[in-house]
Amino acid sequence: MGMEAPQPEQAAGESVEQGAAAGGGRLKKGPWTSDEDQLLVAHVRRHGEGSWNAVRRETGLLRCGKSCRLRWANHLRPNLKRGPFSPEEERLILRLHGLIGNKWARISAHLPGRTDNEIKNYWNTRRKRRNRAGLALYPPEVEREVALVRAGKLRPIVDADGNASSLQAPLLLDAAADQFAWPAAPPFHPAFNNVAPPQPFQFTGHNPQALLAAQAPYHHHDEVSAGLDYANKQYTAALGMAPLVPPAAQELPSNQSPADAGGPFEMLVLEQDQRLPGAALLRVTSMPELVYHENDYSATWPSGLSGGSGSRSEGDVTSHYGGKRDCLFGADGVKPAKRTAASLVVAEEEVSGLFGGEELVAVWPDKSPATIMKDDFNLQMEMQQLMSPVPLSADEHGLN
DNA sequence: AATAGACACAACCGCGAAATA
DNA sequence: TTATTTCGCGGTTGTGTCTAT
Repeated sequence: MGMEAPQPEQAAGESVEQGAAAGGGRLKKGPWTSDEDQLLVAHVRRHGEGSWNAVRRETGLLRCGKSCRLRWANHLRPNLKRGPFSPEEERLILRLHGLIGNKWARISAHLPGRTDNEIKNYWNTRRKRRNRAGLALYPPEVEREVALVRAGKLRPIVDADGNASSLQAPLLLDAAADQFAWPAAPPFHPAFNNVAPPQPFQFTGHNPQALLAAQAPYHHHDEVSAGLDYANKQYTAALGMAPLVPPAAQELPSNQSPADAGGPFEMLVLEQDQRLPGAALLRVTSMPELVYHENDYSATWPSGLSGGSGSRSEGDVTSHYGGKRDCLFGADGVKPAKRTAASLVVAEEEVSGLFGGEELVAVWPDKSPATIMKDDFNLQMEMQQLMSPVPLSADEHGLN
């Protein structure tokens, strides 16, 4: 915390200069004192927000209107949320910034209690850090989302209603909208280009899990991916709903490990009641270790996990630590630590470690459990990302 | 222990849009 | 309609703290 302590009268860094406004008084600059804050708060209580230039006239506060407005907006107004951004907030910032750029006020409108200045500072710090580390600014799923929006495949609804929406509300993509159309061959994933919709396929129910069950058996990882994807497409198209919506992410300070309380990737873990009736789609006992690489990300798997081609050698685990990492979303979930370039590597590895040492198993009817491949994981992530804006009702969550 | 660099945060500045006289 | 004022946004800078060397 840099300048939080209220200073006595003429604190270091303060200055007084001739005011240009009417009255000709000397205007103070620099950090605000607690006395000044009290004057400003009292004024706003009496007159409400606005008329910032009147503050000086009516209170004698030697601050220009601009400075008063800023002080109120960023520090004094009620309901300001303090502390580091939660992983959900960070994720939201990335998504919003990916779509609308440096529109801090608009972005902050979607994060209750957060100021544009706060978000701007967060982004600039992140940008510098990642530039220095040679990392991309966005995680791949955000890049993909943005690409889909720009390609007209998804409809952004940012600011569509002009109101700040909560983290739980639909934010960027309106999957239920008429404009929502799944691309026949979504970009960035070769699996979509090669796999025809499974046949025969009949959409008869309103339960996405039943749809998914209808796609089984698909045990090759690409086929699994395609099956999952196709089922979700059908479900979305037919019902305008989103299957397999993740459980609500638990908000926690960004300096806490998502592994502790559920972080950005926690959404990929299917709850017990989300499993396929009679045929579990995924039995996720834990998360794979996840590391992004440029335009790709790979998962490494605990040694000894059966599943043929899904198994990964220990070399994967070791090599990715030394390799170039890109779009490591979670890295910013370990925020407030102040790190040098050297410790940044440690920070990135913290995130990799969040998912380590656990297993991910796909279970299909009449099939032996098998590890899910990274592409499946990839697709699951993409699907969840694309579906996540549409929350399920409680009934829909029941799935049975 | 001293120092440099990174970081977080607060605040200022310039500009343009909106509101008002 | 025009000039002036007010307001808000985004960019930038300044400063204290922390960490690694």
